[in-house]
Amino acid sequence: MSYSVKREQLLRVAEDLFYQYGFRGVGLKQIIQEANVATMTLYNHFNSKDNLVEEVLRQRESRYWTYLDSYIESDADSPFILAVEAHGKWLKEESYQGDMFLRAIEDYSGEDNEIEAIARGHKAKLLQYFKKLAQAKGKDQDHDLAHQMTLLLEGTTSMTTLIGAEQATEHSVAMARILVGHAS
Amino acid sequence: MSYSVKREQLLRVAEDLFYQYGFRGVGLKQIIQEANVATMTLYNHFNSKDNLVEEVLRQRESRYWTYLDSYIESDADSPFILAVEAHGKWLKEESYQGDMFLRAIEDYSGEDNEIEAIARGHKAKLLQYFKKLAQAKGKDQDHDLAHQMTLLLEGTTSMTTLIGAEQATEHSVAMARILVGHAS
DNA sequence: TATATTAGATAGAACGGTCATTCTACCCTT
DNA sequence: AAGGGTAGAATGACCGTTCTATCTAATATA
Repeated sequence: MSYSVKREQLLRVAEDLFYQYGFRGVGLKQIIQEANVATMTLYNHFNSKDNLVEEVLRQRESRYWTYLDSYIESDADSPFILAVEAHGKWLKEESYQGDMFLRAIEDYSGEDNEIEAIARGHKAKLLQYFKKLAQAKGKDQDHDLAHQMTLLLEGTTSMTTLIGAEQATEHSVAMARILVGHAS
Repeated sequence: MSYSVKREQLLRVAEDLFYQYGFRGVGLKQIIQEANVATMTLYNHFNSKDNLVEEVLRQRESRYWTYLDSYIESDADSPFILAVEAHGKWLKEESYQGDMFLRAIEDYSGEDNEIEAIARGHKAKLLQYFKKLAQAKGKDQDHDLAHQMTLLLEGTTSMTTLIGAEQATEHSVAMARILVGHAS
């Protein structure tokens, strides 16, 4: 059986708990209990806790890109604004408290590990994504604009912890409009 | 003896380790060893690990404000740009990887605790600081501008993890100039 | 149809390690 | 002689991981 219900439950529960309490703040016991699964079932699907963290990050990254892509494709006129709005909607629905990838980079910094690599890879892809978008639009300083939009998204995520996703997104969308207007 | 060398050593070492490896990622044993101090000396100065975290945050906040204030007072013409620059210099010297206060909010969210209160208090003060600055300058949308600048600082801190403080600050200063210009 | 085999999944104990915290006993210095 | 600092052992809880033994259900054999 390549598809497993138990595995999906584990990933979903683990993502929720890791996001709320942090990777180091959640024990496998708690994950196992909330997922209604035996200890050995977890170890049957994942080699270790680190491996579970890796798969959670991969799953979340995949979900994030699906989310963003579905928004951008629908209109090609002002992709930057759409991206910022899409990110805001993602925050509203899935992120009330910080960024799981930045947190992974911080928590697992130091030793050479796959977890940090996955998280950094995601962030690099985000920047790359905006660079391509800027190039396609033929912006003069496409490089700078891509950095600006990335910084805007990161700032919005942080602000969500402080003032909520709705307010944070209102401000970042307004900022994006000004910056894009200024760059054209 | 109200002033204690050992206490200062503990706070300095704890701040460094907590920042690099996270609050949950550092054990008291490591702090004690690196600070060259006995276990009971730590417990003589701090009630618990949580209490040590609290004092570390208070110390870091105090240092941050000293840093920012010293920059802003020196010139009153464009305080927002100066603030962004000052924050960038702080990042370059003291923060290579994320924000200790946001991390505290995330790591200790849930239960009612002093740690989260201190961290949230610091962030609230930052926003308030920019609101006052905007009011003093008589900006039309002073409220929005304050939020924008706060978001900029948060974004710069996150970007520092990804591209370094120097690059991140270059971009945020450029963005600040555009936004301040647009608001006047 | 009836029995045997196989493979997963189960609950929970066991293991060795680390954690925060407390306790003990010793050593300076005055 | 006394008090504060020392090193490090003791404690009990929790961690990730492995082990054990039982249960279930589907498939293969007769």
